[in-house]
Amino acid sequence: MTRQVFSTEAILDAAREVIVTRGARGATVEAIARQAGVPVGSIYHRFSSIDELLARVWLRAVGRSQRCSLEVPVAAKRPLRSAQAVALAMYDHCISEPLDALLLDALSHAELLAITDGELYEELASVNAEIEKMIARLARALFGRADRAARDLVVLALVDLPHGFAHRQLSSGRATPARRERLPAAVAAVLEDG
Amino acid sequence: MTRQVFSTEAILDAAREVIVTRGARGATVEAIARQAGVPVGSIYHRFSSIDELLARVWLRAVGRSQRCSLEVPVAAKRPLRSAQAVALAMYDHCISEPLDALLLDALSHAELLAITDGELYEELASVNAEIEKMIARLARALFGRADRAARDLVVLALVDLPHGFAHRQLSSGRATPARRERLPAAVAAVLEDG
DNA sequence: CTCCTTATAGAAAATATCTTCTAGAAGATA
DNA sequence: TATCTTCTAGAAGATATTTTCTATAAGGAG
Repeated sequence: MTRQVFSTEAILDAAREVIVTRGARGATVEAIARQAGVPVGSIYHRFSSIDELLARVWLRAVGRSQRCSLEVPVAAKRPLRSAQAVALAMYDHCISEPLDALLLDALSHAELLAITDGELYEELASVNAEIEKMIARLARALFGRADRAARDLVVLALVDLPHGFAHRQLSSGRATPARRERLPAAVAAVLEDG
Repeated sequence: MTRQVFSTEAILDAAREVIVTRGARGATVEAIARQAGVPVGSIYHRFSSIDELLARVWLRAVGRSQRCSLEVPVAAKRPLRSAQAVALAMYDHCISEPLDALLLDALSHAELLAITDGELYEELASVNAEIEKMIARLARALFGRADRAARDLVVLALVDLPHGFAHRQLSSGRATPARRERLPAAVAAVLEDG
């Protein structure tokens, strides 16, 4: 076999770049191939369809994002502190991987589920399984319960808030320290006296 | 002339529905025509291209969203209270017009600017002019200055936060009162002691 | 009534996009 | 070396999508 001259990662990077700059509608295999400097045939050698390619680049971004949250130690004794640390880690991840963060905003989970089936559908459907355990654990530590309402507030604080804080800075290209500084207080506002 | 049997609004509604449910990639004129129960010819009678249609439906959503903010009275004496009121109005607007809110997440301003030109481009480019005045006024009242950093925090509190609070509830379909209750505190966390 | 304008209606043409296919190159294996 | 497999390469074919075009209908103006 000839060694791969184009890595799969490079193709995913190119797809991400195209999606982020031209939007989901502009993400054609030709545009992606040109961005990557790869012939179209080589893309189909790695991915069975454009839909699979889109799902794969999304899954890669979600996986990294979740891993960064799961790496933060969560102490049940100080749940608010832990939640703030996780939120900051998530925010920092968005800033350090802006293309991943923007990608997650450009393609929706529901949309991908709709164009996907088989094994890949399962993979997309179960993507949140692991992180939801941590969410439930924190909900119990913070509120003494892990029902839907409690878990929803934790998701708001740990996922929605950091992404909301980061997103505009990513699109505009400039990040200021002020937003980051205020994130812990916002997390507390969401989670305190529940 | 025969009276219009299909309103332009109905076509925009159909486009919005398709974009929100199938994503930007699924928004073909045929899909929109079928959703609206309109022949494709009639769509081209109102819009010069699919790109213009997408821009129009986005502009309609942004216009409504901004109008709801601008309707809230802003008292320079109590800037934090005013900011909280505006944020709540924005949040409530997202909940009451979920399809508009989801649409704004599905199509990005930058993406539309890229596929648009002429008069429509100008319209897209200048869409924030009016609301930015209110942002600057609030920044001055809150922080005593209206430089980029100060205005950015106001945008975070008034736009990004309410959308972040609302978004997940819109995709999942269920809204709980808990998120709304915590929004004012989160706004305060972002804007206090600046 | 007759003409004129505006709109519906959907078929047809023009593009764009996705996917498959064939040819060949390059290392691995025997 | 001969053969096998994996990959590059891009042209060709199959679909999908956008856009144009022609025919028709329906009301208003003269």
